[in-house]
Amino acid sequence: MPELPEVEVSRLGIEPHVVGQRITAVKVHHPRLRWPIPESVHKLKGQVVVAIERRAKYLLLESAIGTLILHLGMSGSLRVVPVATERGKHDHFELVLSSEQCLRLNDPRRFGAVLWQEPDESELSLFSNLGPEPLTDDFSGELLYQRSRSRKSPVKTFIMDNANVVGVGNIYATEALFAAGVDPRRAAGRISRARYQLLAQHIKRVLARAIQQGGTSLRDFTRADGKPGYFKQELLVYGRTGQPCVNCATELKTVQLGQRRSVYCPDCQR
DNA sequence: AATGGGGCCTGATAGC
DNA sequence: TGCTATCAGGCCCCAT
Repeated sequence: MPELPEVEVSRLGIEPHVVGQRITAVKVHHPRLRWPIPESVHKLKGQVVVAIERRAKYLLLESAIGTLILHLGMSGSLRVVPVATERGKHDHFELVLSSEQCLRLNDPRRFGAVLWQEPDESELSLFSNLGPEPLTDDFSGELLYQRSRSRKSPVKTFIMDNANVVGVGNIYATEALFAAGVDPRRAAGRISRARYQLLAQHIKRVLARAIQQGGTSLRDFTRADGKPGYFKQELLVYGRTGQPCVNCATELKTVQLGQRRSVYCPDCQR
């Protein structure tokens, strides 16, 4: 589910309910996510959440004594609900707040993660190889151009690699490549500077627009209040194999790149 | 160093 | 209706 926009929408959704609250209980219902949930997360009990940040697709709940790290994997979502609310089938982790509400992590496939970082701990290895945030000035077409020289993998695989730019998953990579008119199969190293500038621009635009629309809800994703995001209605190619291109009416095709399927217009994307 | 594939999981859907 | 196969938004790790 969650690519950068969905994670950011989650952050914005839970922030007003969680920041400033004291954690009155930490409940681990199913400790086996992508990695086992460490015992150290219980340190949060009694602490106040001072901020919620996002780095790539990780959410960082900061307290005076350390940071709780959340990742939503493929199927995770966060809800803020009254403590009395009955637990859902895949609610694996929760923080009970002094407001009598609680923050619950639901994740059917359990590809997500809950981790802990001490304040003085050196950066987690998870974060050490992350590229720039796409919505900041650290990310640019020039950077993509520089990093891609002599790379043979397809440009779609290249922009989905977190070392080059974070947060761009299958949906938004597919959409941005279409918007920029770039064939997803092309070797990353054989694309011009000008086209990377266009591509970077569209990556930024698509992500920002998706955040504005509350993210893309395919199956699992809902916002903190349980409502779906509306960006799905603006997807121009993702999930539309066999349908006509919105620009030229050519039939959209699918190709497998890496382990991911990619929809593209054979006419508009070159 | 770069690249490709496997694996972690459950659930929805398609096809028989 | 019920079975099986296929696919799904992420990302680490290993072999080549």
